[in-house]
Amino acid sequence: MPRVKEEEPTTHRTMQVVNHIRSLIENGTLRPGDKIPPERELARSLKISRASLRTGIGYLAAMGVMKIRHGVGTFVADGPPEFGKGSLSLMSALHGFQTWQMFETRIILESHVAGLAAERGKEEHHAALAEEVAEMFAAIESPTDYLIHDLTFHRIISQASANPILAAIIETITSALYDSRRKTVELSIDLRESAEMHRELYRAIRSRKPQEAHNLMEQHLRMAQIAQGMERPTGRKGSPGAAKK
Amino acid sequence: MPRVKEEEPTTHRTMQVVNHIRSLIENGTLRPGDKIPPERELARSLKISRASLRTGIGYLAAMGVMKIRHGVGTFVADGPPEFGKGSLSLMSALHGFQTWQMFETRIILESHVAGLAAERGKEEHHAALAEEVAEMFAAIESPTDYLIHDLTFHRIISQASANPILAAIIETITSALYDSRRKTVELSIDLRESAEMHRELYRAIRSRKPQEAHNLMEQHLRMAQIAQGMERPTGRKGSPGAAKK
DNA sequence: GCGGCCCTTGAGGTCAGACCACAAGTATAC
DNA sequence: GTATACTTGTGGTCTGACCTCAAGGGCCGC
Repeated sequence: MPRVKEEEPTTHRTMQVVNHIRSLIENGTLRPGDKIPPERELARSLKISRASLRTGIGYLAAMGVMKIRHGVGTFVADGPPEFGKGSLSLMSALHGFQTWQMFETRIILESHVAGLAAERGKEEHHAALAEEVAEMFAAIESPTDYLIHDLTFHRIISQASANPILAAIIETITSALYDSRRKTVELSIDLRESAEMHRELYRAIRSRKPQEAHNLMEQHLRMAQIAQGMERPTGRKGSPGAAKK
Repeated sequence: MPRVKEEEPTTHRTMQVVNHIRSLIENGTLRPGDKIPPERELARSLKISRASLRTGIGYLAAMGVMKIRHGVGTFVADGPPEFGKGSLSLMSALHGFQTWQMFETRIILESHVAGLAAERGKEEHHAALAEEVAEMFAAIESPTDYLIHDLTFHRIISQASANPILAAIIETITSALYDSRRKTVELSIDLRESAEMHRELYRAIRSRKPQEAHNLMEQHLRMAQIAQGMERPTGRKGSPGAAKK
């Protein structure tokens, strides 16, 4: 070995790319929604082949950190934070996740988030929630439109909780749940009742009643779960205990 | 458009690979820990280039579904389910996640999980927990060893909750938290007190007292959080806490 | 006989450069 | 004035050669 190896390969190229992007994000050079340089260019500046660069980019894309658009460019993810899109459904297949488990997780998280939203929500959130509730009532005849506002409503609550991590997890689970739901029937439940429920929830949050918001959300989601026939296959039948609360 | 396009590009090659693996997992051909065929071979059998295959594999690896070992082979992930290793820390940088938010999330999840474990835990879990508690007391003089059993203890509780999704999320957050923790001081808290706490928690779980287990876990984690000075920087004025620290 | 060094083999990792596919903007034809 | 066609910029894929790492097996020296 003739040559001194003053280079430090910083582990594999893939990680080299990941760390590069990471540092750019950490020092604020790259912000959500930004476009990164073209692959050929970036590869040259990092002194690695385009193939390796692409591996790294793909890695980041899989984690939901970057968003690639063919023919347009590669961007830093912007929308609501979320863990890799398909990751949860993949893991479901791999580790045998059940739908009721997703619901259970969602209920736990969203209930708490509702409580936090009641504690920390700001005026802007209250206003946004009020608006969505109004839209829901207006779209009571159109399940499709209704669904959109329903999702937005829940998303706003997540934001109001001031904990983006919880929001990201909920977002991930919700989208996974949504995937399996849309294949089945169009939610045929009573939208009017649902809208009323959301309104109550909104009031609890605006009135800063954490416990009430928590309970309402839990009740709301539990009903949604039942409506979709995704209750946990409890050993005992009726399980009055859990329902009553 | 001259030619008939009887091929259905099944979207991009990357997804083609992902879906292929996915179906292999879903129909049970591939199970955790299994080794997949060598890249060259698999690429040939899927009729795609090795480069594309690698992109797909990398994607799966990023989500924590596959584990690649240079010079050995590529395997289906086995250990405890977890979302992409670095994903959370990456998202932290990207969306400005705070450590207190991770703690908050962890507290919510683990408290509930403890409750569920008290409801659903089986004999085997009780036995395993008892063993870890014993090991903790034995390792009270060795922070390093203690930490290992501490982690295992919590992991067993996750398993006992019978909800692998919750377990996976907790695993992800815990490892992210661990990363930032090990850089700082060796946890210098009173291990004896900590061990006592774990023992109480164990007892609550074995006695099937969900509420008590929930409260103990919450209390335990809140103390851990304070011990590491990671409380939430309360917005209220009084608290010069943030500055003092 | 037995342990250690080296080579072979199998697998993933990287590279180079050509070419394909897609999206947008711009110029041209009607 | 609008619609089509060309140009350009950017990601997507292919080929095939070469590098690196990990393990196993065989040869050499003790």
